[in-house]
Amino acid sequence: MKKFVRKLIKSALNNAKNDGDLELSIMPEIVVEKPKEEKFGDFSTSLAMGLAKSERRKPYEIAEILSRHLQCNDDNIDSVAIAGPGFLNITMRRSFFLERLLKAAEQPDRYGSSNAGQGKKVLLEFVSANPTGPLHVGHGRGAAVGDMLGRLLDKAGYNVSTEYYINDVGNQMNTLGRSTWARYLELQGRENGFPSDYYQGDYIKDIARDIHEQHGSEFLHKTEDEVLPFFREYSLNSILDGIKEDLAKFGVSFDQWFSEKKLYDHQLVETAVNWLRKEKYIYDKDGAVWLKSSDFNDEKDRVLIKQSGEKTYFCSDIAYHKNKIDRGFEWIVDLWGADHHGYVPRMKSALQAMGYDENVFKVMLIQFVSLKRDGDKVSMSTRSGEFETLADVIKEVGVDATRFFFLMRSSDTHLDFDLELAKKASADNPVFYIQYAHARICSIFRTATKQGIKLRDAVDVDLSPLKNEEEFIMIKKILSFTEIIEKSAELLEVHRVPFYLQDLVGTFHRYYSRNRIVSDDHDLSFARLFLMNCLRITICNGLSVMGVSSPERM
RNA sequence: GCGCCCAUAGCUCAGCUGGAUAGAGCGAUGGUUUGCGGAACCAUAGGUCGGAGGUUCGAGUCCUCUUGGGCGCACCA
Repeated sequence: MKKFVRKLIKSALNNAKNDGDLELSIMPEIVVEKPKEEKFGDFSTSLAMGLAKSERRKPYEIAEILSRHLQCNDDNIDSVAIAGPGFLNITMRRSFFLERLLKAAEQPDRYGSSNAGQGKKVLLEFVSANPTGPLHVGHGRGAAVGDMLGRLLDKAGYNVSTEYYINDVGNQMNTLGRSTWARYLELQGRENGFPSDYYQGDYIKDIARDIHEQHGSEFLHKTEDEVLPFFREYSLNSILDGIKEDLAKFGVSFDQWFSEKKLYDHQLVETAVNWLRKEKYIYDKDGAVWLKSSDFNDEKDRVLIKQSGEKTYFCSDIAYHKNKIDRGFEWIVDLWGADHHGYVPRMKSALQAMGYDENVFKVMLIQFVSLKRDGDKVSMSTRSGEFETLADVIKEVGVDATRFFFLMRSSDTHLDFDLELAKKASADNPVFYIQYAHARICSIFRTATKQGIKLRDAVDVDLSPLKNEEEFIMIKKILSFTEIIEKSAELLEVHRVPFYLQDLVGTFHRYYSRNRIVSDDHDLSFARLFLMNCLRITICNGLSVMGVSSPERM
């Protein structure tokens, strides 16, 4: 819609230029907004104020010129008014909106979709939790946000691929194997004291029990070195299966699961290091190998290969991100926990060293979640074993409410997740407010069907009986859905959609309480039913991009 | 010490990248149905946008300083 209005203004500008009314040595960027108040019209622009300086004229005069050119420009425009210091307020004819509403229902599933992203290849990496323990609530937020971004980018016309990076290499894997081994020995009656730097959680005991059941005392008389590979692999696979299961329950799936170990197996880490060395971004010092990241944006140089000869996590991560670009992705988006923010400049400088434009790489930092139960905060740490798992929270409050709560807040602010509130099936829980609207509309359709009034197709329906001001407020909101999706995708801001839906649904509930949809006036009923169907489609598609269901009954 | 994020109504948060009189939900108070779902609707109260400067036609939004909170500053991952 705004795109259409932008075009109108642009041609008005061109006409003004051709007629010599305005100089316009440089064409300004045209910003179209929706005025705060309905009485100001349907669209507005502050263009005249912006032009005042370069044209050396009063904003009001410029607004008058533009207004004149706009009005004779297009018959979709009803009127143009000048307000305040030079706002241009444009009111469209009602037919403008009704025509667009008819199109909205043509392909219900596709409503809200667009090609704004122009098929740009995006790689979205998220969760990527270390496979050393089950997912906790913090990972859940990343999962919900990442999954929604994937759906959002897809709907907005990007070519998006989602990926989970498995850190299945390094010391942590050995610690994991040793932890399980120690628990296994305990089951065999050999209590040697469980080291405090091992993984403490009960899930380690569960894995040890599985091994014990399957293999009995087979490993009892072997040395740790002998059994470690087995315990490591077994624990890793077991935990990874659990993570996949939790994510599946949460409605989150990935296009690829990318193993760090495979990077090493395919010599990709070596290749990346050699390349950097050849380009002289690497030097040796104190028996270690360093990247000159301080030549770029990092505050200091970083170690790639330790004195021990082991490669750092950073080292393989460079190879991983190089690989992402090599796979042809034009936009690489990583979702990281906010505690990793110090790592961002490091990664960026590595990519710059490799000659990539820093804008291809975008890190979204997801702030922490504090879980509140009865007013008390629940702490979370995998190592200590004290945490609330994602699986537990889903079980307690359900997938829909959990996802909604994670998505309704801007990702860069801390989130207080109130378990008691999320569980409530009542008015103070926004997810039910929206779902209730959907169920209510479905109920209207059931009533209509009983009375023999069927929903008509766009070609058969006459929308002219829609005259109510409230109806047009709702129609305009429905029609702005695509723009919300596009904006939300472009800025990677998921919370815009739930806010939009709450607002949309609010106008519906208000409208519903004052107006009858199905009545003796059949023409009006057909028109209103059509509107209700467009509304239902919008709610349903909005919820679906969040991964939240749209129940027909509640 | 250095860096990143946050601060808006009693609470939880929006605020369309600088626009018009700063908005929702919850909570509080008072109301609404002999008709499609009362999980709804309506009304009232509640604010020096943490503070101080600056940029300009115009600042919650941008810049500088400052206060308070969260998180980072590894040859860990």
